[in-house]
Amino acid sequence: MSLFSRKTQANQAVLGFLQHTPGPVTEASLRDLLAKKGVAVHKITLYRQLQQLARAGQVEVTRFADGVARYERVKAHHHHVVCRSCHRVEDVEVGEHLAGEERRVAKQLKFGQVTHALEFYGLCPSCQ
Amino acid sequence: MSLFSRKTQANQAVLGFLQHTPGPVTEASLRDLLAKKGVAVHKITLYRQLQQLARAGQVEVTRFADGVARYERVKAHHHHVVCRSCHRVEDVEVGEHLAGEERRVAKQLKFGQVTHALEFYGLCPSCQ
DNA sequence: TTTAATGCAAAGCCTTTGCATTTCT
DNA sequence: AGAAATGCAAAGGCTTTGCATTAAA
Repeated sequence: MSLFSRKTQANQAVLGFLQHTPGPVTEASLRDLLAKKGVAVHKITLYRQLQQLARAGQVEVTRFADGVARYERVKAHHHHVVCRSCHRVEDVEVGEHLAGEERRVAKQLKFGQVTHALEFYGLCPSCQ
Repeated sequence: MSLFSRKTQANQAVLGFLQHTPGPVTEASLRDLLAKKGVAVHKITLYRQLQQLARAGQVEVTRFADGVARYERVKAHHHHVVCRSCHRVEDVEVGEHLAGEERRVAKQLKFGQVTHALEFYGLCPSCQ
């Protein structure tokens, strides 16, 4: 894999599309969504684009309990709510800041460069 | 799969062993650890035991960024620190309480039965 | 033209399933 | 005996890789 990206159809489409998704999406759903917009991207090409974007720091990869990778454009630190039933994922703004806890963890367990991930789980409106 | 568990060698060994692990373990490492103790459990048997224990609510399944399932006996609500390099996982006690945030999320996004998962990521002592 | 991106087939890894056999109760 | 647990082989789902081909720079 190379160090820079060419502005190919896939590359542009993926980044452009992730710009407008409200939360992390799987490769499958992203490809579906692109297809509906008339952009046919091959599954493997998509994986490679996402991988590359992730490596370039433009996209972040997360996994929830179902073990499927989800991709999201990098933005300000934030959190998610995941539906326990349909696995829908939404972004959520949380006022809490855990910087203090991070420092405590670092000090106490001698871990370096500590960051955190906070996820909420529940039942979305249509699943309850 | 049945509704209750028989006290087989595997069942006892798995639960007994998880009692003493300091954090969630993968199927592979658990099997390794068991083997070192002289308990040979078949890979598939182990998966089934863990699945059953999870269903029975005695074991909890989590996945971090690497997408591999990790199993841990159910205990009081707590959190983890995951090493970004070697993926070692340790339990961590956090003073914070996110109950208020859970309520806010529930109200704001109309999600029901909201819980949370908080993970810390960093570099463990041997990886920094 | 030089190097990256793509498509296809195939492989890899983790996890689950079907089925016959063994082992608890 | 009856029901659950086990072992093996095989399948499944998601993701990655090898290689020849196409397209961007």
